Amino acid sequence: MEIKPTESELEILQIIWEKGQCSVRDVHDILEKTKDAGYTTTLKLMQIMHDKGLVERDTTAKTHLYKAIITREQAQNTAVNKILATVFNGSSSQLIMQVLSNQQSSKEELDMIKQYLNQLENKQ
Amino acid sequence: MEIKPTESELEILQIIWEKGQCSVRDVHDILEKTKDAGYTTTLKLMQIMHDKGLVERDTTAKTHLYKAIITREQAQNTAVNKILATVFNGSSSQLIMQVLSNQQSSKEELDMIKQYLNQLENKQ
DNA sequence: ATATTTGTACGAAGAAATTCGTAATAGGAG
DNA sequence: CTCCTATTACGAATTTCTTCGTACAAATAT
Repeated sequence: MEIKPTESELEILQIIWEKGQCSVRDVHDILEKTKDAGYTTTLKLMQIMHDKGLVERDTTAKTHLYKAIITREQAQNTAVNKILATVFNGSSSQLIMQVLSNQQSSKEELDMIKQYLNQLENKQ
Repeated sequence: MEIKPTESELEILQIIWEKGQCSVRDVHDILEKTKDAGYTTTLKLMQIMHDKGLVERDTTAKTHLYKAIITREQAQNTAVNKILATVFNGSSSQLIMQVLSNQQSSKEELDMIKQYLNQLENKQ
């Protein structure tokens, strides 16, 4: 079974992950800040996401509440694998160095990563 | 100006980057190994990519030769930024750790990354 | 020189994703 | 109870991406 949220679906999932549980209104209010779309567009998208099994919803009250079914980790995994395959030729170290060179990370972040690397090496 | 190759366009770019310069036939022969699509489909895609300015071509000979205009680095950049925004909430260290945990990298790769990290820390 | 193969051009069908308008309904305010 | 607003449902238009068939031109083989 494939999990492949579209671009817009990911924007919405992002918000749902953040808040844990959302009405369409919640999502739309946040979405509107960065994007220009009507309320029913957001509604429709979330209904489609429900049909696809990306989210579940509680329809007890008039205002339905949506929760994510797929986890952020799953989506991250899919996304990483995709770009590894399509633009990084499968090389994860290249991907990592790209990220490091492009975003300037704080010393703390770099240390955290180094620590993680050491852990990995010890395991081997 | 936005550079945003589609999924199929990236598959083709991947091949062109690899070989430097390609005829439609070159690309299609490689594509065919992993994908099931007709020759004219590949042709059309490459023509569209030309219209979009993703590739340039030499039409001197009957068989046209295509070269990439956008670099692999640009595409990598765009791709990384996109997933940082859509699934990693902007956290590049999280992205890196995801990659590290999912692919098992060789000791050599890990060392290379560590070295790179040290370089970065020294620069700061 | 003619037939065959190999290539480009391009319109259009098909599929997937996005957007929106309209209708129906539920719940709250007066 | 009646009106107003917020919400869902849903069909349909639009847009973008993908796929392919057909026509025609160039090169090659017989």
